Amino acid sequence: MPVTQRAPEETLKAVLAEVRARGYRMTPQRQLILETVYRSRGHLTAEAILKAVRKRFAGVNITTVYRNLEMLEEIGYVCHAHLGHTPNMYHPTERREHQHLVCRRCGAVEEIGVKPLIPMSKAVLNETGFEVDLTHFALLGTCRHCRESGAG
Amino acid sequence: MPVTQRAPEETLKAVLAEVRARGYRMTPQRQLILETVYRSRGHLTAEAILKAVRKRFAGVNITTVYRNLEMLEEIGYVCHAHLGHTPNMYHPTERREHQHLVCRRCGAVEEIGVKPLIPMSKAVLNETGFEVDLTHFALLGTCRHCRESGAG
DNA sequence: TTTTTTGCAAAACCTTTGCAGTTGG
DNA sequence: CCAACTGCAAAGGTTTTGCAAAAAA
Repeated sequence: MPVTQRAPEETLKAVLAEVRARGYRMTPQRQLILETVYRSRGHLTAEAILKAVRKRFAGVNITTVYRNLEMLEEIGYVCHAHLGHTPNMYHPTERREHQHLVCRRCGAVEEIGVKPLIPMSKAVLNETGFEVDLTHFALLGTCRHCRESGAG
Repeated sequence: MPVTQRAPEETLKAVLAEVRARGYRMTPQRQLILETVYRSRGHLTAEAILKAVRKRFAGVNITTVYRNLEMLEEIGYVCHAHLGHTPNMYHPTERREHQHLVCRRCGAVEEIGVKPLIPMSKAVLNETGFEVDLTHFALLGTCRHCRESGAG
């Protein structure tokens, strides 16, 4: 039951409803965590989510953030990615697959769709039998800005 | 000054010599750490390196392993990769670039050369200006064995 | 009321740092 | 000899766990 393509607010409402429908209770903490993750365009660390949530509900604890993210991953509404020498980054389960590009020099993260990656994933499948999932890890490199401004 | 293509033992000797030539001292710990990394075909955690080294020199400390790996990375003889929910994996600086394939189900790690990745890195460069470095991160997916034996 | 969820504190895990003592060159 | 290196112990940063109190249904 993958999340279907919807406008952000509609998706959020649907997710809240589905979480409840699965028998989980809807606490203010949980709702705010979900809202934060679903309204953010980018990728957030647990710490960033906590910070955002605390602006609206002061007493929330980092443990609660982790526990909710874990639960939301289990039921498929949230994913995390390993972007390098940083804490894990969390984001809503994507409606379209994408890959992360992380700049080795400035740390900027950009996303690309999987389209340019499909030929290579087919080649890898043919050569090795390994089926690449293009959504979880990052590709390291040098972003345009750093490439054009710096040497080497 | 990248490491050139040589037989493993010859590479090891050359690296030992070059480390010395750069003014670093050659302690038994350092030598054993280098030997362990260079003789292993795969990728090792700091803990695994420690274990291997201790078989031949009991008193070695994990701190020493980390410090030597850090030094060896600085001078370009060792690299590390983020392979997922595991500690960092260390390996000799590769004579040819490669990418890691990590199986989401069984955890097996395989390598592929960069050849099948070149078209995509060109596409990404054209589309976004981002220059992908194909050696540091892993691609997650499902290996042939798990794909053929399991469902979904 | 009953089960889930929370907050706090503490632990776990991997990695780094400070320091005093040891050792390679 | 003396700078580089090591081991130990302790700290750092991120994530997980145990447990009693609080809150949802």
